[in-house]
Amino acid sequence: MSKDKVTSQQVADLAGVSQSAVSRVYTSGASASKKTIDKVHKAAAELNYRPNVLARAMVSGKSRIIGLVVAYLENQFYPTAIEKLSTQLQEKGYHVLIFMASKTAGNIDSVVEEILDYQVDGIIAASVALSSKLADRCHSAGVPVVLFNRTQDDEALSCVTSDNFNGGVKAARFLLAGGHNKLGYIAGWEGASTQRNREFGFTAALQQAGVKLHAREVGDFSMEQASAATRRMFADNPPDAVFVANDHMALAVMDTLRFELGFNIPKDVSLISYDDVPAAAWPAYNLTTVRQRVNQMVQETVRILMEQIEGNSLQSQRISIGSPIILRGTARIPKGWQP
Amino acid sequence: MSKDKVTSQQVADLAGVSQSAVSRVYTSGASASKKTIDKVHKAAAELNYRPNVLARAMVSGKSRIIGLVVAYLENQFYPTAIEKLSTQLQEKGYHVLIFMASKTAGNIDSVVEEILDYQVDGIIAASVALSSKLADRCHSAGVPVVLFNRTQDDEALSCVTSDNFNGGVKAARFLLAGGHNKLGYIAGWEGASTQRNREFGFTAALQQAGVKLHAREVGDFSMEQASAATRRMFADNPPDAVFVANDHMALAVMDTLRFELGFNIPKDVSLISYDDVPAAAWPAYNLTTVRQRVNQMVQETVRILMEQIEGNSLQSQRISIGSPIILRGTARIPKGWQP
DNA sequence: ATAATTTTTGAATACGTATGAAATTAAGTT
DNA sequence: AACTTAATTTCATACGTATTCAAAAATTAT
Repeated sequence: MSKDKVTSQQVADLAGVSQSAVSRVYTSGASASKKTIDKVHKAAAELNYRPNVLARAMVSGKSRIIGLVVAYLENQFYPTAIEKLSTQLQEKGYHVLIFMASKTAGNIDSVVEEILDYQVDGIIAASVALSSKLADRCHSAGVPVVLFNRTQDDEALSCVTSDNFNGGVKAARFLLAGGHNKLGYIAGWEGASTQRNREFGFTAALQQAGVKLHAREVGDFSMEQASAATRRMFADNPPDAVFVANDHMALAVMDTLRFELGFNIPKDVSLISYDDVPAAAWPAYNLTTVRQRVNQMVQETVRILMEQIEGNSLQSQRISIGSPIILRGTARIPKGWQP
Repeated sequence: MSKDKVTSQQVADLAGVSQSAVSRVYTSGASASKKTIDKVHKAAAELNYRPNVLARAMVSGKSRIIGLVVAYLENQFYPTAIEKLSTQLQEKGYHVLIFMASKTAGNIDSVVEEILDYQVDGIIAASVALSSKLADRCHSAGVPVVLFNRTQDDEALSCVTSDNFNGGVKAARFLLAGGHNKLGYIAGWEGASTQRNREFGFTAALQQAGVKLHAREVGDFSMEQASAATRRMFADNPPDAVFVANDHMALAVMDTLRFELGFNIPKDVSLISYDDVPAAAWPAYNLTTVRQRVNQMVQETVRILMEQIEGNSLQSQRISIGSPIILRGTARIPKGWQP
């Protein structure tokens, strides 16, 4: 435990210049002569010097840290997103400080407070909602917030989602065009805007077609609950097609239908869901689903954050990204279907 | 963009005490009278004051940040581990700064340098190797490093793994006891210690039993490569049982065998792999596998870090955790099998 | 060659907190 | 009441860097 801690002062001494000269060499947009730059680089290399990000953050007010709140990583959608978010932010010189939030809402507030303690330059809230008190707090602290895969009424908060309403509409039209008429819906956690909007879209399209929803159960975005929901839904007068609010649940629904209840998919029942996580493409599932374009969602999220951080404007933006149906094997494909 | 930035000085002014008094109230193990504590708390609440972690880190030398390097999150094992790591560290007042490392080795060095720039209190390297230069650097900076799910010759580095060698042994004995005699092995990335030790254990047990390895292919811990490896292995004179170096690949192996090559598992071929990721338990796979006890691995990792950070000793520890076989449906179960 | 201008440099200061030493207050003893 | 001891508080300083301002050096213009 030797605690090196090479400082700019030590480099300055060795290079025979002032501490501020060293600082200038490592600060973009500062002036320094070629000669001092060389001297400093040489001394720095010799001492293994690297600027202390925290000290830099203190004086500049910019930590280059982005706080990321996320509730659970079991659903493959989130690890995928985190990987991409982290990579893209890294390319821009930022890093991600992770905060796991339990489902309980009260917890989230304290988590966000902790995030602010770290003087983060921005916050990404993935699949969690912020209390308006906390949103205000972030706003008054000048810390931009982007909701990822969630929306909220608060107009001050930016958010990036797929077009969940239209995705729901597409799912409904697709199943209807396939000749199904006993349509079921397995809902996610009803507090989630994504869940609500997918359902709104789905039911709106049914209504427009004059078809009544045949069955509805709640799966709460969990595999266990989704299995239970499936058992209830298929116990009696089962639907001939089901829209499941996300892939994560749909995997459990499929397993329950096939291995527990003995249904054949898609012969007995068609299935479509939402997200297009990697597992949806695995042959064992081969799940027909509405894709969330993660890459684009991440890109927009990072763009908004950068604009707000570097542009110093907290003007909120609400982005909704189109979500195409990915045709696979769990739902009957309507004749001559053109997406 | 109003930039609040409430400081301890402002709280002190409002409460009618000195800045150091405020600091003492928020520093555990410091003395303050009940009266001042109350005054400070009241003023702090009024101003929404919270201590600046970065400033605190500057002077105390402790950032309460743990750097986590991870290469890919596609393999479910890692998100699971990250979630648990993050949660446990959070409970101890630490937070995780994530660094995604590309597969290229050179990249990892620069990533670790970046981590050190943030004055982290410790580093967890999940599934990546450190150059000895960087390991030295961390050591001389007094920053403890724990390798998670990897080992390395460098005795100065702590590491936490499952007992991969014995896991490989168990897998071999299990398949042999099942009456198989044409055993195949699908390897992971050959640079990984986990891969090597699992294979060593497997082949050692075969040798002991006087059985020759029937086939071997490399899947590099990737699903695509594992599928390709499967095709090669089963093109001609296929094995009757296969040990796959991890679950992530095994899922692809199963899909390829079943849906592309038309094999029945476990009738035509038995399969066992390693990790016990959530997907292994999904009915569609129901994969027989050697479990890595993630909870214990995480617990040990956190324990080692805390001991080294708080105890100020960089004495390295090498932990290996027993890994039991989880009996499921992809491998013939030997009669009267007792693990 | 001198003046005017630009570029580079160093000294000093600020960021927000923790902490050792000194000063003050409170409590306990005789 | 006078003195000793303990507890609390404040002052001053340090952490490692960026940045302003004025001074110095280098460059260009006249």
